[in-house]
Amino acid sequence: MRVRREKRDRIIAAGGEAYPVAVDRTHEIADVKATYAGLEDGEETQDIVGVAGRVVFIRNTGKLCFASIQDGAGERLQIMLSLAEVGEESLAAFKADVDLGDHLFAKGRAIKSRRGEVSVFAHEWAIAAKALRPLPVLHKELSEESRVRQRYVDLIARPLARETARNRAAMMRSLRESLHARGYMEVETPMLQTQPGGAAARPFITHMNAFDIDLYMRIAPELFLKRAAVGGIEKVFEINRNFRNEGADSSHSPEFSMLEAYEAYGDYDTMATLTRDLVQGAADDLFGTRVVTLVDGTEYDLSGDWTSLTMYGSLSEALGEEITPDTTVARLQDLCDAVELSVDPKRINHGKLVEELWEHHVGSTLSAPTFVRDFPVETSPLTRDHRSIPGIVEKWDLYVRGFELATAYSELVDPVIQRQRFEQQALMAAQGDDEAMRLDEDFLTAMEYAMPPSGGMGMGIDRLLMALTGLGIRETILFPLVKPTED
RNA sequence: GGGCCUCUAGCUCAGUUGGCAGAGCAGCGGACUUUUAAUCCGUAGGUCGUGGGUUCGAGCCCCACGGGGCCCA
Repeated sequence: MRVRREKRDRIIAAGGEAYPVAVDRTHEIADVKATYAGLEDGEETQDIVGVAGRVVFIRNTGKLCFASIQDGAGERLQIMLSLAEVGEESLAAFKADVDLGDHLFAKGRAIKSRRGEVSVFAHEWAIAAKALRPLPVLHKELSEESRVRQRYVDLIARPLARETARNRAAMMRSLRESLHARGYMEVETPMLQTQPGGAAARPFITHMNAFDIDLYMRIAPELFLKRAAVGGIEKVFEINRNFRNEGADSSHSPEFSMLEAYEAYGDYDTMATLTRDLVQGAADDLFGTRVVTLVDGTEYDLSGDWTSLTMYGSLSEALGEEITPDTTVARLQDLCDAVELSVDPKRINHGKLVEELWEHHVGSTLSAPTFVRDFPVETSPLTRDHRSIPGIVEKWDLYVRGFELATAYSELVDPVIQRQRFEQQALMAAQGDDEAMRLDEDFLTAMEYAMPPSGGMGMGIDRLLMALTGLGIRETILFPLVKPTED
């Protein structure tokens, strides 16, 4: 670091530039490699190319120097400098001033080295930007902590980091194009909300000075997208960040990206088809296959129609005992006790216990993509009652590789029932459930203008990339939140 | 919230029973006109996460705190 700082100062003191405003780059590395790949070993051309990239490799053999430069796509190209081509002074300056990690510009003839590598035989070179810090060792894995704390270094050093960033961009594009192709319109709704809603979660709180009021970072866009649906946007979606003031682990991040989509005159079955099409389309677009290979080398099959089971049915089967919406809280509590499943006493009700039991007995065993349908009403205050079965609601969760990837409802659009559901939530909040939903008067007003019957779906974007690649959530997010270190 | 593992040079890591702080790569000086993690000679580099404790003596043992990871709830 100190030595490199001195090099920078020396270059500038000598009238040179360590950070020139521009260099005469005429060719991309990939183009040069493709164009001259057909040369014989040792064959030279008179074609002059100007290339630039970060120095990732240097060999200094006296009167002939080699350097490999890497561009943003990770493509590498060899640069050669000889005493005969650049002269003694320039060669000495190259040896003295150029380090691993610097951005280097080189201009010269395109050739193939005697060992068969496409190279630029430079007659002119310049430092494009001097690096003051050394690169990590490029042929060893960076520690997980360094990867997330210094993603910029990770991107330079680790091909998988670059590939993940590209895959995420391709996935976002795939989702948007699939939705646009189906006639969906993308909107943006508030991230700063006067009251948080649309999910059961603790929010981040912030303060607006001008109005002197507290605002909440949104936990979900749902209530605003439904307002858009009331307004007549019949197929609407948003892809954006949600914030939840909860723990962080290998599948949870305090800020995460979510796709929500609503389709008028659809229901939860419509959304199941849409979701499967989006996920399979993303697999097609990223990898050209629906049987994806995960980072641990195993394969995961996303093809076909995916299995479907009901929450009460699958739980009954697993327990060998019929569980219905009429099963008492006392009986459910006994079943929880039997497997030492403890539930926060502030949140105990029929629906919560059924979901906990289901998660323990069935959810943890799921591996293949599975729709779990028909949930208890208590935990789903924004979902309409099942069209034929009393006591449950038309909601599914999609489990992929054992975690929850997406959820969808036949939306509750009756404003009277919706108000009753909010009132039940308020009772739960009064009992101490700090994740219970709060009554949103403006949202109810919108619903009173009538929202058409609709299906709605939410899918975790980071989790979709996890499902497609097998990475942890912090690898799928370019710059994940990390605790600051004490300095 | 609980348990387990981990933190040593710029990076990746060794460090034996508590007894002089180590290696590879990167760096610095030198040799080399076809190198691919070049090779060879020489050289420099440290608040062992932080703070306490035990001890003649602590990277190592004990306690607390902090960072990271994994598992469980």
